[in-house]
Amino acid sequence: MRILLIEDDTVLGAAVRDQIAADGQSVDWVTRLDAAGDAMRATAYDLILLDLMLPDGRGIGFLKGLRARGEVTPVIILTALDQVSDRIEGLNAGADDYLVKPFDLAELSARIGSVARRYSGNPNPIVTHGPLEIDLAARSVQRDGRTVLLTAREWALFEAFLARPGQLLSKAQLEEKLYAFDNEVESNTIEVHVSRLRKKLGARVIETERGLGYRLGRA
Amino acid sequence: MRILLIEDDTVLGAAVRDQIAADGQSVDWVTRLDAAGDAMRATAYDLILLDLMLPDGRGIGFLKGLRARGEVTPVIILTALDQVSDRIEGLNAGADDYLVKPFDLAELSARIGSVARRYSGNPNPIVTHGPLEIDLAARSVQRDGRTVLLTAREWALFEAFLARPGQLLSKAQLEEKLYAFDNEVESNTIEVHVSRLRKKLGARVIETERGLGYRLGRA
DNA sequence: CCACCCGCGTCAGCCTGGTGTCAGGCAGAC
DNA sequence: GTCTGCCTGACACCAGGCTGACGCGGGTGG
Repeated sequence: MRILLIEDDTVLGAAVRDQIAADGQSVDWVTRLDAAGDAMRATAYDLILLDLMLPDGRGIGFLKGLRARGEVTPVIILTALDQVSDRIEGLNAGADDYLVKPFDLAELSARIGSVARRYSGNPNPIVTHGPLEIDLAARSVQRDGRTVLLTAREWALFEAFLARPGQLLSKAQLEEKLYAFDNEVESNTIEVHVSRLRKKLGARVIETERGLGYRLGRA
Repeated sequence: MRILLIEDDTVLGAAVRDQIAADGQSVDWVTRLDAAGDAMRATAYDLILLDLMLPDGRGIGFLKGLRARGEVTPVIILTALDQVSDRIEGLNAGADDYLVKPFDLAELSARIGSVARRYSGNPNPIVTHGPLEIDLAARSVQRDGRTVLLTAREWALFEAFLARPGQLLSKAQLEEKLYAFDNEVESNTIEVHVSRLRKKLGARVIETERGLGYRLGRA
């Protein structure tokens, strides 16, 4: 996903850029509206992060201009706390979301994910479960906006839970699901994989029902 | 649908509660944030109605805390007309909607319906028995809407009663059901488990028939 | 062809919570 | 009252679950 960051504060800008990069997205960072215009002519962005106070004009006008030209690229506004009217005006002008400075970078990731999902061409269906966002088709899981890499076994196990959310699954059922007929297994493998899944996805994702089995926890 | 109402104004709170009840939903009403936290730990709510000014803190912080923990339960904020910045901050903190006081109760119903519709899934068949809602497939029991956790033995016992509602079951029969053949038991185990079940599900669920046994009480 | 890494199954030791047992108290039957 | 059966708080034990560690094996890169 290509993101255009328009922000003149160098400290904040760098932080945002690094955060997005860490999330595995690519960012172009400009500090002026005219540079933003140039960048947009050169590249089709999937998302724009827009500061409202910039050296060469107010972001609101820029946003209005975009929308007037029929540009639908989602825009998230970055504003200072006291600019209440700006935020309202921003939403009216066609922004998709806003973040109040100072904001948590994890929250930024989440918003980006959420806005992007709403607009991406034909998105894979995403299942969200608490802090997790699961793309079944792509076999990928995000936790707090960060991609978590699951191994084959871990994914198979997780999938079994997702297929029946909230339902109790015995270890026997799970083994059956993971080891079709052939190579049986005779140890606490399931326990171990559950443990590894919890480590990656968070302890609360899978609940233990003593003597009965496991279940996907409530979101 | 289970709704948690967090509102310290007793007049408004009662009105909202009655309105929701009239819509056929169930409500838990608390007046403080710490009580809200307790309630949420005990029950999985489908929707939260949150007042922003409360005796033990501001609702915004509470909401932010929820979202930070990855809690996705939809939240509708209730605010006074003049607290514009609160509303914005609320949406920013992850609220799904807001209502300005004083609001029309019919509008409240409408908003609840709309938010609920967005989040509804497809649940398992539920057996209700008095204040209890039993999801046999998921092995879960709700009492007055609160999820009750049963241990393996407790569930087995309860299941025995559910299989023959209203029928008298002697302790011998129950023991047989709980301890297949092997490891017999020679104390008042059944009595103890019945006692534990009553504690969790309510005293009236299981009736004692002196000298004969137990039976599932009338709803 | 070797060196390395990574996924996975196995094991062992620790820890937790469910369970059986008991004792003292309560309540119903007569 | 007395007797009997039931209730329930307390407690200790241990099956069951958790998890760090290890080694095998297959895959990858040099």
